[in-house]
Amino acid sequence: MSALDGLAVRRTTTAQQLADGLAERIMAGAFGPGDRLRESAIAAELGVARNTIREAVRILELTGLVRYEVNRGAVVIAPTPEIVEALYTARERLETAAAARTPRPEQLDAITEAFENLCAAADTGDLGTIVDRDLAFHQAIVAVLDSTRLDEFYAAMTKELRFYLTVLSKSETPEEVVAQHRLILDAIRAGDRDRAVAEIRAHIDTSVEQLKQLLDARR
Amino acid sequence: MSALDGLAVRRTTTAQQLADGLAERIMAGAFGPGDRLRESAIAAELGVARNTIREAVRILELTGLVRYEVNRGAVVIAPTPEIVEALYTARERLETAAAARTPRPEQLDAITEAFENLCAAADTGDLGTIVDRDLAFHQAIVAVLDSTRLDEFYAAMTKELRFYLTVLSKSETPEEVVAQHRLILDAIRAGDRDRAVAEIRAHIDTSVEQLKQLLDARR
DNA sequence: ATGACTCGAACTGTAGTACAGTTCAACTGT
DNA sequence: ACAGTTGAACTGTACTACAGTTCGAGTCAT
Repeated sequence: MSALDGLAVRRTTTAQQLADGLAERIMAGAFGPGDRLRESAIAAELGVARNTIREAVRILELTGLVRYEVNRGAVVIAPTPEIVEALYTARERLETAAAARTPRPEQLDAITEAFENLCAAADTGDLGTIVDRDLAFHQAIVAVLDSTRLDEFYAAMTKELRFYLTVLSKSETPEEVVAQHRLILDAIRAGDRDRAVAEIRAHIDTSVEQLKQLLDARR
Repeated sequence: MSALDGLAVRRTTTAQQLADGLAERIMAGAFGPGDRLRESAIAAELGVARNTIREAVRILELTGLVRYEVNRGAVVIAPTPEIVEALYTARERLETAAAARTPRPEQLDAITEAFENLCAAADTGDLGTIVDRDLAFHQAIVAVLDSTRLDEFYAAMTKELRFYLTVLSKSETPEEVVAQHRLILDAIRAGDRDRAVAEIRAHIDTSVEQLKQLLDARR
């Protein structure tokens, strides 16, 4: 910690700030999946020029929360069974690959800590926090792969998934969540990589199944 | 194949076309790593408005060929030892994870075909094509993971790597390339997953080592 | 010469206006 | 009920303008 810590000039552009703000709003549910982001309306409301909004939305596109359709502009992503399945397949591949490795001590600690955080959240019962901690636990597992690029890729998927979970208001009892993750953690801590892989696979299978049911129910 | 195949109206925007064109130019070496993409100059040269160029460049950012720096605009990515290493680490994780699986027959065929294409290119001696076929071979391996999202992620990394290889004009003898890949293919075809993983690891190790030397030599 | 400093040209970031082409829902006529 | 028409809203693109930033060239002191 230096004496100049936290001192930083405004090293960001208006468009970047708008992108951050919009991402927040979308995650908070201000825009639902499939909604269009109307440029003039947003520009007027926020008091910025339309081209600045356009840039902000292009930046948003980087994070994957919206995609562009020709002549329809930016549209908030919407979960379909195919998309959810593809997302979970990629998660499964990365997490099992990670579980097949031997974590370094500090990685094991990080995973354990993530689990404890999850337990604490489960005690409070705050669903949003539980989901966040849940996802953070899995991110800690992927970190065992020791690849920043894969960490980033996984984080981007997590952001997308977080949004889907919010809009689908997926809910399971905190006890279930903790129980499932404890199985994974135990297997990892025991150094039983085959079991860890199997537990992760099972966990992801049940999750994707639940989500698909929720998706069907919506239609 | 329907009777309407290939019939499609211009389902794209000017900005998208510009992004594609710029990507091509960059890959062809019109802009070197670290070069800035000056908006006014490009806009004037191509006869489009500056904001359209800005959009095109934002789209380009999606593919990872350029990144933005505040008040300096778009800058073509430049390989550093850290970046190259991170890239190859991610490749290693994905490819070994794929090699640890049992490929389906058609996947095995695809890999074999990719190898044959590589051999054919090696015979002609065209370095650019060899690199392309080399990368396609590895993409075919990753396809064994059966995850479209990971396929896409890997493809994006490949594009980035292709650019680095071009600007660094990496060269090894075609015989070497074919020999190394034959080892990998043989291990996969033999169903010896441990050996396949080991061969891939070795192949990537030597590649990254060569690249690092090239990078040092540049400085 | 060397290094610190100043200045200005070039460029980015943002605002604002304009308009042709597209989308989509409401309206119309059958 | 249904095909066709119309118009409002919106996107894609162009153009202009200007404040703030960057960076190299020139200047000055050492």
